[in-house]
Amino acid sequence: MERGARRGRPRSEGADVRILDAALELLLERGYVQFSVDEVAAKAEVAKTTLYRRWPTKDHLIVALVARLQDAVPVEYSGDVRADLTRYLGEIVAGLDRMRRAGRPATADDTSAGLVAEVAAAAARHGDVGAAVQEMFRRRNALVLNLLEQARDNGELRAEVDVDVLFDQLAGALYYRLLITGAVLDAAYVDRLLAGVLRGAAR
Amino acid sequence: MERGARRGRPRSEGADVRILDAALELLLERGYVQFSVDEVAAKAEVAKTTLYRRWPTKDHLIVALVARLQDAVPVEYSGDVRADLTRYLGEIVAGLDRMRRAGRPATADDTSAGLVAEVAAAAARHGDVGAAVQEMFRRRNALVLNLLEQARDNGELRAEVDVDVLFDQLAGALYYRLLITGAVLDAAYVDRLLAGVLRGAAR
DNA sequence: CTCTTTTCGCTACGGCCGTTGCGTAATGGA
DNA sequence: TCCATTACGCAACGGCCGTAGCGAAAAGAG
Repeated sequence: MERGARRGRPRSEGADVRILDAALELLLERGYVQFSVDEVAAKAEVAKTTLYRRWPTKDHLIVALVARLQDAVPVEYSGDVRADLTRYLGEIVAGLDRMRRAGRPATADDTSAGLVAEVAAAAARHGDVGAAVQEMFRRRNALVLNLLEQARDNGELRAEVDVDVLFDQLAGALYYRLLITGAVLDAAYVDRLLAGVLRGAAR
Repeated sequence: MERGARRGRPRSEGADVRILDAALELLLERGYVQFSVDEVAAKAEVAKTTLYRRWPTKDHLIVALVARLQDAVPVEYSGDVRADLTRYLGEIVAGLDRMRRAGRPATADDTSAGLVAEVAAAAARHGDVGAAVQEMFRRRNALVLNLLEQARDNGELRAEVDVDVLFDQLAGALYYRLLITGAVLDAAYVDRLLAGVLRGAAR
């Protein structure tokens, strides 16, 4: 990694931050649908070519923005998995709700489901974006996978539990409802979900 | 519902079928990304305005196409939930794989994940499309929900099982992997998933 | 047959995405 | 100092989505 020893004119760091700031502001105030690259460039006072040199696609820019907003959700094993997961899933749901309220323009119906779906579509459209999205979710959820393993080792969960599958059940149910069913996501549903997942369906 | 008693020039039914045929052919051979409304109209030998009078948006047209391809997955309770669900989820996975191979143009990486994600995004963008997508999945999955209830009444599943949540766990895990994780979806994963869901995680 | 209504094809347009070409600015190297 | 390299701003373009205006065609109503 050679740093600061490149050949030609260096990239303007100011341009990066101005673009990202303008883009974030526009995304929050107008939602994804009304988000226009031309407008971002104008607002950042930057030529469109300068923007496209950094993010080769509107999708790349959007995903970069969303990735910036993602923090690893802080969770730590307390000895009570159910309580920990309730808090964790509750924060996910609250985060989606926050995105929804922020991303809603006055007129349109652009919701958090919209933004998440656009990110998923962008991930499918471009291989590198897909890799970035996977990495983003991996980071975001790493601590919880760790927590699940601790709970298993601690005897709160069965020894044979497949933690990856377990996590898929939890996150999958939430996103399935969000993206496809369009059903309500609230604390009550989180409780129902955890009850079902922990108890198991059989017999 | 007055039928055939409307005032002006009737809509050409031939136009409908020619548009849908052309659109389907183009979707299958090029994938979603390269799908162009202008091209559909040209191929169907129809003016663009004629197309837009029927489907006010590219999203509407695409979802109408996908909905046409969906059949209710046939399942019937055999007395062995695990076997029935294995077959059902296996068919879902196979269907997604079929879509992937069909929708792949020579160059791009357009997969079934892409088509599903675009449908989800379209559902979020337009309220009516969202309603149609929900209805599509409801029809598609109605039989399985019925099956789950039968299995519960038959004593194979716990009496307190929340079948809606149970279904969310199953379908959600698959779509979460498909859309976000980008992980492999195959029969082995279906087995792992069913094991986890039926057995339960706790203790 | 004439009038009204709705659809049709055609053309043109505005907005957006992403690309290209060109002259200019900023940096390191010889 | 002069050169090669890379970034910048600007302008223009092609492709696509969705819309608007227009005259013509196809039906029912009087």
